[in-house]
Amino acid sequence: MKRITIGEAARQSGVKVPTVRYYESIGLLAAPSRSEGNQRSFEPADISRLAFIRHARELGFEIEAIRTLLTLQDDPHQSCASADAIAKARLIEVEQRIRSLRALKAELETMVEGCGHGRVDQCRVIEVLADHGQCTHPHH
Amino acid sequence: MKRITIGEAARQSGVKVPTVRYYESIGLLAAPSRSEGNQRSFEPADISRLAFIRHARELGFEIEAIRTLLTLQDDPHQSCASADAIAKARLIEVEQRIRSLRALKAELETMVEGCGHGRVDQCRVIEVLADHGQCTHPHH
DNA sequence: CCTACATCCTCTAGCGACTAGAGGTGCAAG
DNA sequence: CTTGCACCTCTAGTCGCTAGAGGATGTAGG
Repeated sequence: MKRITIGEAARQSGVKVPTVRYYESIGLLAAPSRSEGNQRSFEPADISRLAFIRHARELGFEIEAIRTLLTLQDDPHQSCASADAIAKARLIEVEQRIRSLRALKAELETMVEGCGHGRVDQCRVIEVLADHGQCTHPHH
Repeated sequence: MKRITIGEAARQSGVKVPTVRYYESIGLLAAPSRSEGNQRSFEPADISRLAFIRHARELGFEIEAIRTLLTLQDDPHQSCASADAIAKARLIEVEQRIRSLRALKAELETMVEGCGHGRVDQCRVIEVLADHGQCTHPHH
């Protein structure tokens, strides 16, 4: 068996090298065995775990949520109610964030459209920012 | 003229007291005059500036962008091209973020729907996280 | 005038999730 | 054997605040 270096693990999982070490340091990834020269030797399972973490991070899950998801994955006989709850909570967060961003987008569009590309004292961008009352959308 | 305390400024602008001090410390807000007992005395213009900052932060502008917007506001004879560019850049960011979040939402929905509420080894939430190839939407 | 209490002051440290850099060691190819 | 990249640890920095310690000030009531 060839040893998997941290660089290789990073490449295969899509997690950066310092981030792999960081995940190890916070206990998200078990400390791998070391070579004679003290270099980390990963196993295929570590790469899957890193990929799992990376994917969850891309989906916006927080580290602590991922920690829970990983303990669930480690024990597949458990009920998946927690996993379900975490995913649902995240879904609600995402939905709210989308709503808020849409309102925001509308406001930015108004600002940009209203800009006459002249001087600042006629600029709607600055004006709207200065006076919240001009917001058409009561998002925030 | 009654002096405006930091608490009053915070209440009127909607920026928290420590945050007002923080903005002063990073030079976003000019240091106000002080009372005999070394307490800050704000002026109405400071409150407008704080409200401006707050609104811009709510719209997701970064501090450095706000710094630029504020210098533009301070000199209303300048061209508003920079303000326009900043707002446009932010708009594009927001649009991308919305697209990405929508893909994410779809994926989370698939996960949650697929969860049979049984044991982890049949749970789609865990499964999808572990295998990125199962993503229906190539968002990330 | 005194006391109680809210508010103010400065300063440092912490949050999350990394990222950057210094200063040094291991390892594989030529 | 040397070159040069990849690895090691450790500390500090990023962003935009937020929390807390420990002390000073200001104000209202008795």
